[in-house]
Amino acid sequence: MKEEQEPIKKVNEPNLIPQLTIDCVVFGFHDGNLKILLLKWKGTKGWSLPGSIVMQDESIDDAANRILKERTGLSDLFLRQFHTFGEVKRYNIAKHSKMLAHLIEKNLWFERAISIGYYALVDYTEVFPRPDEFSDACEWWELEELPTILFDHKKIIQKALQSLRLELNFQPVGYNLLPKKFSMPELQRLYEAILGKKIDPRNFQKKILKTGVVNRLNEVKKGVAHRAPFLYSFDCKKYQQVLEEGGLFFS
Amino acid sequence: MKEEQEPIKKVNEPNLIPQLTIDCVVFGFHDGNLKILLLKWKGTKGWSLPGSIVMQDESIDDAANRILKERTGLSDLFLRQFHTFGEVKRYNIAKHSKMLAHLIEKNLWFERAISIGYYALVDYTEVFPRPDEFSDACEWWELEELPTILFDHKKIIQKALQSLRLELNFQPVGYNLLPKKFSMPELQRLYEAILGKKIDPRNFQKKILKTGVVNRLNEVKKGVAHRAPFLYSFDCKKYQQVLEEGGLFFS
DNA sequence: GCAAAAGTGTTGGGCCTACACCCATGA
DNA sequence: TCATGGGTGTAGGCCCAACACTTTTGC
Repeated sequence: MKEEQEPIKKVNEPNLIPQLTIDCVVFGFHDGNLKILLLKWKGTKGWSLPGSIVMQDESIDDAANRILKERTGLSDLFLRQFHTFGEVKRYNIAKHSKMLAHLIEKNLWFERAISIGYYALVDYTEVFPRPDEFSDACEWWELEELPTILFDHKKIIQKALQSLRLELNFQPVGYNLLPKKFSMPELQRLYEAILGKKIDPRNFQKKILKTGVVNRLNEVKKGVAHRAPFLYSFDCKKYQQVLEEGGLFFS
Repeated sequence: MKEEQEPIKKVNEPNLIPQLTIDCVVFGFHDGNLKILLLKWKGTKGWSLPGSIVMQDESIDDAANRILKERTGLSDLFLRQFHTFGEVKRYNIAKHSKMLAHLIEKNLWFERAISIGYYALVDYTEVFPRPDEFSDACEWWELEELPTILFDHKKIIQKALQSLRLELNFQPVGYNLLPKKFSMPELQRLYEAILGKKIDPRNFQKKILKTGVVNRLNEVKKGVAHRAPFLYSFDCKKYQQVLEEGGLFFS
């Protein structure tokens, strides 16, 4: 038997659900770009999503919250389950267990794991991620310029983005990704980043204002080059209501 | 310790993934009603979704196909994963294991299981379900008139229906739920059943025809009371294309 | 002939798209 | 003063919703 195919013992921790993990795609928005949060495994050049194993005494939603807290320090995030990944071979176990041997003991690897994907939406300006004991960095990366990603996490990221696009019209994406006060161009650039295309600013503004999901404040953004934009805030109740009615549909 | 709370041993079959199950919501359409396929557990009055345990050497998509084949006899269905259910207590295990004690040995019960939900879309006229060894019936039920449902399967059905509604605009629902040849009123009633509301027939026909996803055949439906409707068939390529562009949006 | 379902067109209003210039600000 | 980005209105077309009568057929 080749070394690559050497069988790896199963984890046998009574408090863990065997072979069931959660991986989280944390989306943020800054400078007109969608970003995601990645962890760099200690002593390697490989990055991956914050993820871990589900425990016996927690729901998977609770597990997603706990795991994000443990691995990135972030809590109380807007979290949504989007897909479960259950291929038989999701990545090369021999390669990955060797690369991470100094961090994860051999008996902590599953031969196969099913991973439930969650995405989180956070206000980039209010969140201060920090790496955990397995990582030496926890940083934002632009979607267009991702580093070397381990496991099948690139695929998970793609699927998360695809889900976010579909749910943009039904989830309070703007509310969760933007600061409390934001300008119309910021909101527009968020939609552009998620949809991957340009929108006409006049038409965009009309459409948003017509639904009544935002209120214009008696303030403009300060300390900004060029003309200062007005600030807006979401009318959460109205926003929820419009989303439920499918009345904020972009394609 | 009360008998009801007696701990139940974990399944320890090496070929199974512990605590991971799949449940399938099979949708059909007949007589203007959406229906789903349920199994009646032998010797009980309880019905549930076709489901079972995932095995080590199959992907979860393969598992869903296998499970549907084993439990209902149906194969080659249009299947989509829609949600994973991972509450700690998804149902009363003591009650269910007692009710099904004559069918499922005690050591085959998990203390807790996570279930991945799939929905299937089938052509009611071409499918002949049959119960398996654990069931004495495998029958279609109208969504509005469901019998006593075991486990948390009612919740799973609700979520499946909700997902179907959302994905109606992005999945070839009509193609999979209707016979090859169908009338415009049939297609309309399908949309009405899924969306849960009436649609004006003139506006519906115009909208469908404008997209070009169906072709009118030189045939009318035979053996039908009253005026015979024209038959149509899907232009699959065009249908796919229109769905991808989001051009068949109903709300 | 009557009951039941299928088939079909028009109109008005709202929504969406396309499009260009002036304004405010910091450098 | 210049460069940069913000803010705004209009016109045309398309789409959508509302609406009712005729046709066909089986009984």
